[in-house]
Amino acid sequence: MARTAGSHSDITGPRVREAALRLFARGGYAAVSMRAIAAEVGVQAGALYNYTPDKQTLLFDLMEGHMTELLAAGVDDPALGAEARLQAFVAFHIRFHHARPDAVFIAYMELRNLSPENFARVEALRREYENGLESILREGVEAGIFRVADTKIATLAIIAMLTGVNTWFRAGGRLSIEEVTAQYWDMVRRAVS
Amino acid sequence: MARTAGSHSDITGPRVREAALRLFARGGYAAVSMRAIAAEVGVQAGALYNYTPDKQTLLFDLMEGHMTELLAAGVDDPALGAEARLQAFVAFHIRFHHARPDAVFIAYMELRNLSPENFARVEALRREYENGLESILREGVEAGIFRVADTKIATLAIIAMLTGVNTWFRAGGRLSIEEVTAQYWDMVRRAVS
DNA sequence: GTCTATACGCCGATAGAC
DNA sequence: GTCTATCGGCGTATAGAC
Repeated sequence: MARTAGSHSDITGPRVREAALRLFARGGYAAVSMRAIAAEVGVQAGALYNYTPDKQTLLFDLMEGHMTELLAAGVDDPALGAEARLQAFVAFHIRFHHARPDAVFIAYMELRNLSPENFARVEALRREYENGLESILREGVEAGIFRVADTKIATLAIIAMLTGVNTWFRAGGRLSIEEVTAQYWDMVRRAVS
Repeated sequence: MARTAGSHSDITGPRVREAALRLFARGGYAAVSMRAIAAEVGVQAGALYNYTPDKQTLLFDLMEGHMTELLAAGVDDPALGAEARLQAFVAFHIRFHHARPDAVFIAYMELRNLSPENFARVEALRREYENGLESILREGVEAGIFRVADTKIATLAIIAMLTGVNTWFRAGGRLSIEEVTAQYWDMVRRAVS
């Protein structure tokens, strides 16, 4: 397809999102200017508005994209037993979040900078993800494999615990991500058994 | 003690910190202006500088004050057994954090807005708090009461799980904070037993 | 699609009167 | 201790040339 000279829409768009993701994660949405994002990409500030109508939409697109990816990448197999499903969930959650620390950070820290409408849409996606875990716990309880007083609370407790890995784990430290995953699985398994 | 007319140092100072705490928690440090804080207090922006040398120090004082309170309020009694100490820690952590959601929110979300020196000081206080929990877990492991592969990881996992209560718990909901505490204690106890 | 230039406003912080 | 006034700078977003 013919293109006007100087046209880079197909490559600049992703680069804008990557730069915004990195800078928002490092400095926070409110503290990062459109000029700073443009400088990171290597264009002038005005050019960004070819790729997003405004800064708010740029933030929302990053968060919605992250949550959509998270839901699409889910590994749950209802044909397995509840314990195997739970173990797969723990491993998946840690691995997925470990692979994209910037997006995870933004998804948790910048919720308050979303407009009410955008906040509601992101929250709906988060609830959908939580429901996936809760259905596993509920199946385990019904099968008599798990003992959990309240599956909703256990869901939130487990997700908070697992996501917390991102706040302290650094590659090259005392433990590998696989060892950490094994230990978290051990704690989760015992907490619901 | 005689005072100049218009002098309100003893009352305005706390009100500045309260307003900053509330506004930082709601909108984020970077998005809240000194003018907005002044308006909340009912003074002009310039008057704030009688109570803090700059905005950064105001943030630091809030975070350091919160962490110092947290450490001073600790209820640990080494004379008790490890399980009783752990149960007391869980109840204390949930109660203390539940009582000051704004300070907790700021302490977690605004770390990146601290200068490197201030960040190091707040982090040292946080590590001190974590060490309190880890010593409980270590005693329990040595006494053969707890079974934990790595006390440092278990410490971080438990704190993340407990602090997570603040992100979803709302008074007047389905469960009271006491019922929630009982369920978290049940999960923590089993995770380390 | 990107550039330069700019409109318009708020930012943190300070000076000096009262 | 608080006020008013102000400095110099940076914020988002847009207009119009190329």
